[in-house]
Parts: sequence; structure tokens; C-alpha cells
Amino acid sequence: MPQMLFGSPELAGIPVAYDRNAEIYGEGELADYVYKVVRGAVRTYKVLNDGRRQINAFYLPGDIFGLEIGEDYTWSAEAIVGSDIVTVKRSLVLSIAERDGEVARQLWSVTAGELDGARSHSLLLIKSAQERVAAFLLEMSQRLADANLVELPMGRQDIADYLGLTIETVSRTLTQLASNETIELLASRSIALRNRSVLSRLNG
Amino acid sequence: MPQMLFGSPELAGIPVAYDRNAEIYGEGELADYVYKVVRGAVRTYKVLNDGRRQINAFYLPGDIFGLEIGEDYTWSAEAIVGSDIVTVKRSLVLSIAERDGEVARQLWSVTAGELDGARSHSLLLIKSAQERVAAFLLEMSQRLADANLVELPMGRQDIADYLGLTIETVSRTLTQLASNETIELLASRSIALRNRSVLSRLNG
DNA sequence: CGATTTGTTGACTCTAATCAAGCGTAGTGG
DNA sequence: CCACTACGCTTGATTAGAGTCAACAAATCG
Repeated sequence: MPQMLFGSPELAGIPVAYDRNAEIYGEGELADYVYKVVRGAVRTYKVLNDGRRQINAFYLPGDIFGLEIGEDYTWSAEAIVGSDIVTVKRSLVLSIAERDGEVARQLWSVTAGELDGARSHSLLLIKSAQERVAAFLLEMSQRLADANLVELPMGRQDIADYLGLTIETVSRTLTQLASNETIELLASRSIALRNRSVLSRLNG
Repeated sequence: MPQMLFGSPELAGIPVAYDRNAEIYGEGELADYVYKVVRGAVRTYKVLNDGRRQINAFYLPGDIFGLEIGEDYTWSAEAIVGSDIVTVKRSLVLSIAERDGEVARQLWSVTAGELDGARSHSLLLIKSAQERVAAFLLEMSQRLADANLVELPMGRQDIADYLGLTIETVSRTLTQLASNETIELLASRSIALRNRSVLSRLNG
């Protein structure tokens, strides 16, 4: 239960509201705070020197992000839509962890969770466009509500930069899955999963 | 200093020798041990249902691997060449961490190091073949000896499966970098870096 | 020394990127 | 309320880069 990190009275913070596209922190800045999404969605990303952007992860309500073991943030973070986010001082968490083994274990656990996510992401990036999009839809379905109706907080460009594809390829792949009856495009950000077994098969 | 995990007298183990291609553990097995490479090299990998293999990471002398927060190993591990590897019981490390905050922090630090590696790996996988190979050579140079002569422990297939390319593309890209004078192929596993600035530029 | 594995090179194919146009929806101002 | 604009998304035509299939060369091993 990594959420407990933010659950103790000692660490209860007041949510702060961020506008759509507002920067939460930038790569290289001092990593003084740890964050938890209450409402909305967050992307962490890097921009390569030639302008390509890679999105590392999406954070949804309940998710913790921005926990660094080093001094600085290694990625930048932005709100994808209007979001409420709770903050705690990293130094405070670290000092509690020093005397409380349970909190120390939770810090480790948050990092281990990120590691799992990063490794799954790498596995994604060696697959075909269809497989990547299928995996993305299944991941989002599971994380949002585990229902067949997926209401995406992010646009096509964010999806493309997360999957290592272009916006055109993401769009085409979705239309193709829709013509299969595998999914249904109710609106660009509202997608119904009509045939999970096909998606799962694509997912490997 | 994550090495200290294995440095305490309590955790001093006797190195075990593994043959080339010997399995160290398999995905899904009980994660009872944590490992440290003394001599040789190790790959961790997964095989997808269609037979494609992804190599997650290479471990070289001094590196710790196989530390899981969950019950099972999530990847398989094999020796790339004949290797000596020290082992400690995970339960032992965990029980020490419970009373020793410094050891707890080291566990966290090992996982955080893996996280950095996994994220860099993801960044790699969105790049072109030239960029991936250049990044690979620079990474290996730095990790092996930080010299211009890189003696790779792994073959082309391992490199390909790590970079998400085919063996042919890796081979062609190396020949191309050699015809540039960027590198020199002394033997298939012995590569001299002749122009690091070109490689770094490719690396982004 | 022959046999087998590993690596290189060539010809061709195919997937996703690029370049370019058009559509649809939401928001703005007359 | 309706044009006008802006943005996000889709679709089409073409290109580029890596994959595939195949042959061969080189290194390694028994």
C-alpha cells in the first residue's frame, strides 16, 4: 500500500490545482517534493535534442510520482488535463523512513512499481504498431476503471509519444481496430473495447 | 555503495561458476536469492509468445541483479560467458534491512539504479538503428573500462535483442560506422572507438 | 582438420514515417 | 445565431528505414 505514504496524518497535504498543460516540475530541477494525483492525469517526459518527445509514464488518480533517490528530477512532469495534486516534502518522507522501516519499505515499493512500469514500457517498444496500441488500450482500461468503456484523458500526440509512434500511425491503427469490430470509436477520446480477446492476443 | 550489500562479513558468499549460456534463474521462479557478478557477464530477458526475445539488461562485474520486491523473478537470467557469481539469500538481506536503515536504503538504491537503466533503455528504443548502436557502444565502453577499446562479452544476437533490432541491422550498422572511421572492428567482439564525438552526437 | 556456429553482405519487401490535404468540433466575435 | 477560425484528428500518397530471406565468409570447437 504505497498510498499510505500520503495517508499518515503527518503527511496529509492540501491538493493543489494545476491547469491543462501546466508544468509540475522540470527535468534537472531540485527534487524537493513527492506528488500524488488526486484528480486528473499527469505525463512525465523528456525532449531529445532533435525535438522528439518521449513520454515515460502517465499517472492517474491514486498514483504517486516524482519520487527520486538522487537530488534532481530526471524527467519533466506536466498536467495533461486540469488536475488536483497533493505534495509532500521529500526530506520529510526520507527522515520518517530513517526511523520507520515500514515507510522505508514503502519508498522502495514505489520505486519497484515504477521499475515494473518502465520494463513493461520497454517490452512495448519492440512490438508492432498494432500490438503497442492494443497494449495501451488494455493498460488504460485496467488503470481507469477496468470497464469496456475507456475515457482517455490524453490526446493522440501524447499516445504517440508514449508508444514511440507518430500521431498518424496511432490514428490509423485505431481506425483499423475499429473496422475489425475490435474497438468502437465513440469519440476521439472515448473508446469502447468490443473484443478484449483480440486485444489480449495482440498484447502477447 | 550498493556493493556494500555484499560487503558485510555476514553476507560474504562463495562465488559459484556458471558456464556460458547456463541459466541462473527462470522467470516465474521463487526469487530466493540476490546475485552479484564477480567475473563474466549476465543477461536478463523475456521471450514473447511468438518467439521474439527481449534482453532487458546486461550485468557486468560488480553489478547486482535478481533483487525482486515481489515473490518471483519477473525475468530470466543466463550467463553470457563463463562467469563467477556470488549469491545471498533474499530473506537474509530483507531481515537485515528491517533493523538496519542503511541496508534498507541500499536495497532501495539498487532498485532505483535498475529503474534508471530501464528508463534509458526505453529512450533507446524510440531511436534509429544508428543511434541505438552508438548508445550501446558508449554504454559498454563506459561500463567496461571507459577506454576506447571495447571488448564485448556478448554476440550480435544479444546486442540485437537488447536494442530491439535484427542481427543483420546491427551488423550493417557497425560496418557503416566502421566505414565512417567512427569505430574500428578489430574482431567481431573487439571494437575500437575512433571518434567518440560522432558517437555522442548520435546518442543525442 | 572438418563441422558447426556466428557474423557479414546482398536483394527485395513491408511497415511505419513523412508530407500533404481535408474533416469535424469547439470556441469566438460580428 | 451563424460565419470564421483554430485545433485535433483522420485519411491519402509517397518515401525511407529496418526486416526478411538467402547466400556466403569467418571464427570457433571438437
